[in-house]
Amino acid sequence: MQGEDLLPLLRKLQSIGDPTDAERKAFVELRPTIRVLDAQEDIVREGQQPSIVCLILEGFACRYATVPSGRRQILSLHIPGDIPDLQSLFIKVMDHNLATLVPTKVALIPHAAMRNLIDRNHRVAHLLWRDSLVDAAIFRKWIVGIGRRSAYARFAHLVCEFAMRMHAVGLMEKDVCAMPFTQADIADALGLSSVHVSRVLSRLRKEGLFTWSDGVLTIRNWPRLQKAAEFDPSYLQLDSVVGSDGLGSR
Amino acid sequence: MQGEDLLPLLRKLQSIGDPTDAERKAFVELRPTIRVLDAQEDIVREGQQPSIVCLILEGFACRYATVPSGRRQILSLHIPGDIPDLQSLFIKVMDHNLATLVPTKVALIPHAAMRNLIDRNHRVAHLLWRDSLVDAAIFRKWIVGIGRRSAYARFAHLVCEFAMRMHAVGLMEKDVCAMPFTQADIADALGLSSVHVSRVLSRLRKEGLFTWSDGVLTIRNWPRLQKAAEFDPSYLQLDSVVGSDGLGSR
DNA sequence: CGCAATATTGACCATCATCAATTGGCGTGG
DNA sequence: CCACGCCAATTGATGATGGTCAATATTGCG
Repeated sequence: MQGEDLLPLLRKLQSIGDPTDAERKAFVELRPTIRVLDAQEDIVREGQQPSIVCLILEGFACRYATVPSGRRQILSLHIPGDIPDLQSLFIKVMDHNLATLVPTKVALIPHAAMRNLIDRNHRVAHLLWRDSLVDAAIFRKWIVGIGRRSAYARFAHLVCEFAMRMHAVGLMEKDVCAMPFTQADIADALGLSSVHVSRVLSRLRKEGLFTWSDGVLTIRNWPRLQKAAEFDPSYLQLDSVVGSDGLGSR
Repeated sequence: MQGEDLLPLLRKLQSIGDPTDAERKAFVELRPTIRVLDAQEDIVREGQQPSIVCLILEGFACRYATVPSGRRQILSLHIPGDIPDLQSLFIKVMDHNLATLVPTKVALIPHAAMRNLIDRNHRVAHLLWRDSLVDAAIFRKWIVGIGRRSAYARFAHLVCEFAMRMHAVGLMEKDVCAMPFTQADIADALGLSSVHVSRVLSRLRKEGLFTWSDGVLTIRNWPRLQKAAEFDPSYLQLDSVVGSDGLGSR
């Protein structure tokens, strides 16, 4: 694993807690297997009992489930620095799927190595526990959005959340970042149809809140977008990374 | 705290992991403050920074959030044995509210005592971490339900989940348990209007899947209910408690 | 007995889903 | 180089699910 691969993870750890150099080093020394996966590739499937966890280095993944009618619900979007299946350390059987959305570079870390790390170092354990609690906080916001917000606000909220998280791991330049998903992906994340996503998107575009084409997201009017989304970023627990420059300061 | 107060918690610990007697005892010895709260009383509010966690001994609580339009979304229902705000140990500012639904007896445990317990005893820490991961698994199922299931299946799913959890902590007798909520509560949990809940309920009743009146839930036809709900209980991680008698065996 | 909260029912309407046709971009192979 | 096919996105037409409003039980409770 190259040093630069870990930048997002290290930035994320920084945002979660305040790791010491030794703790940072412990992650670097996990010496995982590096893999580059295709787009739309399942990493772990519902019902499986993985013996590794997956750290995203480059690219994007999602967790999703399908219902008997065949419809898909995306549960979360994952960006570099995330460990989307950390829960598999304590919950043996997967209750959902993890898949790439685009070609993605991952680090595969054996459960044994993670357990070792956790058992040795309480602070790291608490850092990871805290990470899984932020993960749960994001789930809660999605429930609120899908349950009680209009398609319009829901979409805007997803964009705000995504942009903030990308910013936190250093993957946002000014108001621009990668967001290489299809409208069908977004639809499955928001509990909508792809047709409706297209319509709502055209409205958001018309109103100049953001643009999104060719997989590139550009925030055009952060204050108005945030307002449309009813977005309050505090649940992401990113205080330590949102400094005087980025999105948070507007 | 009387011995019998802790029965649901102990049963729940049993379901989460496999605590030793010493670990059980550690919980009993936390010596928390006992309080009996009214119905509809907020225990912690969004934005607050609690210094205690709340263990439910008797009664029911929920976590909820409201959106600017005034609509409420219930994020989770909590039954005896649950510690709904365990996350406040690691995430200082509440991103949602915790409230009772009926008169409820709680044990309030200082963060310091919990931290102490966690730091002393890794296995207990892992038990609680695991509990928070099951909590997240429940959130995921709710996202799938609200996003991709019909009102009918969603309601049925909630009933299945509730019944299984009540069963796991010993609060179900045969096919009967308390479920003292209003239809408006259920509506806010399912992301529906209370009017629609009333309609869907009458259909479920007509079809003989379950009855629910005067706060008492009676499962009438578990196999058909489970099918209508598209319910697979594995995500609740209750294997160890669902023996040859209860719901799981039908 | 009467009030308040909850539940039910009907009428109407909005949001969003579904179906279908069309467009545009892009890679591939003739 | 262009034709073809594929996929994503767009747009229109229609319809279903579920929301809102309002009137009417029903229940519990002081």
